[in-house]
Amino acid sequence: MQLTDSMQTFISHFGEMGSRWGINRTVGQIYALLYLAKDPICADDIAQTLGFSRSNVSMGLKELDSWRLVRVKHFQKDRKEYYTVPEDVWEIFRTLVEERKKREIDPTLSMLRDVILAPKAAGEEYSREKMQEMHDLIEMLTGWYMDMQKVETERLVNLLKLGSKVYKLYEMKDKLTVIAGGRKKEKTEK
Amino acid sequence: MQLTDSMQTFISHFGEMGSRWGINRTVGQIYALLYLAKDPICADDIAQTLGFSRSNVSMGLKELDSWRLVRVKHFQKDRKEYYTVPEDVWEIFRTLVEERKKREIDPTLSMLRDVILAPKAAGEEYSREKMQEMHDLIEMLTGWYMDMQKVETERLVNLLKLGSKVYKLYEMKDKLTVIAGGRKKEKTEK
DNA sequence: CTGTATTTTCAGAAATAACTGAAATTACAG
DNA sequence: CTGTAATTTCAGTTATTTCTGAAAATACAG
Repeated sequence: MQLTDSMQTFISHFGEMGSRWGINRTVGQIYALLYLAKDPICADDIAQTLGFSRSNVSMGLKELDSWRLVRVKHFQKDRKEYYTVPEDVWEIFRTLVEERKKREIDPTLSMLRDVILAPKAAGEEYSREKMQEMHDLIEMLTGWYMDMQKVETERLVNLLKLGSKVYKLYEMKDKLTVIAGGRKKEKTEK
Repeated sequence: MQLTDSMQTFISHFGEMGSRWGINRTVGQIYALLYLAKDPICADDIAQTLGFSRSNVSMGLKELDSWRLVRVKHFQKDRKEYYTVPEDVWEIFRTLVEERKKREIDPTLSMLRDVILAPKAAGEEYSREKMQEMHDLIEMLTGWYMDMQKVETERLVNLLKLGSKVYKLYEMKDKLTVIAGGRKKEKTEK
C-alpha cells in the first residue's frame, strides 16, 4: 500500500506516542494505518507497508483485538483475513475509554476495596483514611462514567458543547418550573 | 519507616500498575508511599523503606516533580529535603489529568493540526477526512475539559453525582422559567 | 573560604520488552 | 481426506528501559 506524506506523519506519530499510551510502536502504527485506510488490509500488506515482520504484525493485531479495536473481514474465494477499524470515531473513543478503565482503573478499585476491608493495624489511621479517600474518588468517577456511557452520542455531544454551563441549569433547577408542555412541577427523581 | 500490611499491598500495587499508567515501578511506589505518609519523608528514608538505591529515588522524585505531584519541604537546622504530596485527592486528580493531557493528547492535536494544514496529495481524500474527524473529536473533548477545569471541586462533585440526569435539565431548558427565590434572574458570579 | 552533608549525574550492568525467523498449527478448497 | 495457503507460536536475538554505584556537583554551617 502506498502512503502519502501526511499518512506517513500520522502513522509515525502513533508509533512514537505508543509508549505514552501504554502500547508499543508496532501496535500504534498498525492501528494508525488501519484507521486511515478506506478498505480492509491483510496482514501481509500491513507488514510490507510498515516494514515489520509478518509475525510481529500478527502479534500486534492480536493485541489490538484484545482492545476490541479491530474487525476481521473475509472476502469470497480468498482465505486471507482482512482488517479494519470501526468507521465512527465516537465508537472508537468509547471502546478506548472502556478498555482503559478495565485495565487501568478497575484493578486499583478492586485492590482498594480489599485493603479497606482488611483488619486495621495499629497506627495506620492516616493511611487508611487516604486509601478510603482514593477509593471514594475513583468510585465517584467511574460511577459517573458508567452513567454517561448510556447517553447516546448525539446527546453527549450536546452536553459537551454546553460544558460548564450545565452548572447554571443545575443551580436553577429548584427555582424553575415548567411553563410549556404538560406537567406543572418537574421532579428530579432520587 | 515501618509499613503495615495494607500499606505494603497498596504500594506494591502502584508499582505493578506503573507500566499501565506510563510510569515505572520505582516512581509508582515512591508516589504511593508519599501519598500514605502523614509526614514528609526524606529521600534516604524512601530508599531504605522501599529498598531502592539512593540514586534511583533521586531520579524517581525528579520524575514525580516533572508531573508536579510532589512538594519539597525544609526543616530548621536540617539541610535534608523532605517530600510530600498534596493532601486533597481532588487536587491530585486534577494535576494528573492536566499532565496526562499535556503529554498524551496535546502533541497529537498539534500533529493533527499540522497535517490538516499541509497541501493535500492525490487520492488521500479518505485519510484526510479521518484525520479531520479525529482532530474534531479531540478538540471537542479538550474544549470541554478546559471548560470544566474552572468549575470548583464542590460543584464538580454535584455535577458528577447528577450524572446523565443533567441531560433531562438540558432537554427542558427551553420550557422552564424562574418562579421562586428573591432575585428574578440568577447571576452566576465569575 | 573550608569541610561536610546532601543531592544529582551518568556510564555501565541488569532487567524487561520488542521483534524476528523458523517451525507448528489452523483453515479450507478441491 | 489431502495439500497448500495463511496464521500463530515461540525460542532466541536485539533494542530499550530501569537501576546501581561511584564520582561530580551543590548547599550551607562554621
